[in-house]
Amino acid sequence: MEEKKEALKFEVKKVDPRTGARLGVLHLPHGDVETPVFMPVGTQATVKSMTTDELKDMVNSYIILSNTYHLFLRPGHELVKKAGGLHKFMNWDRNILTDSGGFQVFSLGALRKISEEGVEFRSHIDGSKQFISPEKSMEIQEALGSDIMMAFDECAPYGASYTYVKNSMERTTRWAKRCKDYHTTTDKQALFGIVQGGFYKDLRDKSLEDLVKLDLPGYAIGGISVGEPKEDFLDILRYIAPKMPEDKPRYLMGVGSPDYLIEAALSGVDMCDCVLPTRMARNGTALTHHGQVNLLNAKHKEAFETLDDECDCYCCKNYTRAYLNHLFKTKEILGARLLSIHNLRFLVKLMEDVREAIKEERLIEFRDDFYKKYGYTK
RNA sequence: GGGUAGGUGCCCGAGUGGCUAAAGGGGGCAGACUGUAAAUCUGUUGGCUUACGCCUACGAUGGUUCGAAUCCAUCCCUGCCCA
Repeated sequence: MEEKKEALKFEVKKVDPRTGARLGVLHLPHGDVETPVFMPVGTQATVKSMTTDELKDMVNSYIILSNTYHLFLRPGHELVKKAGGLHKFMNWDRNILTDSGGFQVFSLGALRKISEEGVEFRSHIDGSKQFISPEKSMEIQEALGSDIMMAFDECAPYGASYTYVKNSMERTTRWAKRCKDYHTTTDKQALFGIVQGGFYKDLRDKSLEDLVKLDLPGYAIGGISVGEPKEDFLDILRYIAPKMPEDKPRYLMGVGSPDYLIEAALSGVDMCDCVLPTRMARNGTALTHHGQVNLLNAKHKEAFETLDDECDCYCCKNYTRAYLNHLFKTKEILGARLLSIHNLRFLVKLMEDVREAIKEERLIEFRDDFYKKYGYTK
């Protein structure tokens, strides 16, 4: 009998004996991705201000994120399908992971209503009523043709009560089952489940336990990095990540500050994504080996020096802090572009360094050195 | 020369007797940003002081008043119109 073809094959190349950090490769329809990996976010079929050539040549990215909810509203998933799919539409021939719209259930809090059937949104664009169910989310993501689809979930807010989070988590699990039942393109698109449960460990356990029964090709941790203190974040991360299936990719959703990325890798996470580098870039802040740098600060006015002396990016090789300060002061769009290139390259390179450190079994030392230079206290 | 509209904090501009150290923008200074309702949002912006508070301030000077950015007089300056 012929073996059933799957969209994703995950290969774990090494597990760090001291920490459980993993070195791996995601074999996907649009090429291999080495892990741990940081995925830039391109919500509306574009990583804001970046061309796809820049993502390849300057950032060295092999997988990016896009969003179901936003592309459903504009330009519409049917149109993207007509264009030949999301990859062709946006001229990106590497991998794409699409979020399910679940995060918008959280971020558009005041504009939505949740029921067992799905979520009714008031469009943030024109106020019109929209409805997304697990099945609808799958339909949209299949039309988009992403390589990895996320199950439709609810990302519960920080501080939600035990009862609220329990109900929400259980519904998310039922929704994941519905996503799997609807999902027909298993040879082209891999479906990941999302572990919820907020900051209640027993709920996290229950969520993971039930999702694993669905035997999905990958699992994500959702619902953290939603405004909680770092210690709460680390507490849940270190608790749940090591319990996730060892032979499948572990994806920590929405994490992107350098310390969180390193901690994620240390806990055995393989994939992360975040809007932080591109959003910060547009707002004038750079991530550097010596900490955050706000290019709008007056002290950079005459700083005719490179942004980050240890960075190999296009921006750092060609421009000064003084010039970047000028671009942001005058609100020139090139500033946002150059810092986006830098911040993305910084995080992608960080993960390249993390992989190297795992290979050489010195990730803890790498972290300590990085923290010291960056200025993190812990 | 005549007429007319004005002169407010770094800039523009509201205010026309007490609630005004003075609205609102802009600019300046700083902070935040974590599965993107974000090229966004927040704080701050006369001086001295930890603070209470004191001082200095609405073109200039003088006056009216318990009290003036606000009313009166004179002067200076600016825009516009007419000669």
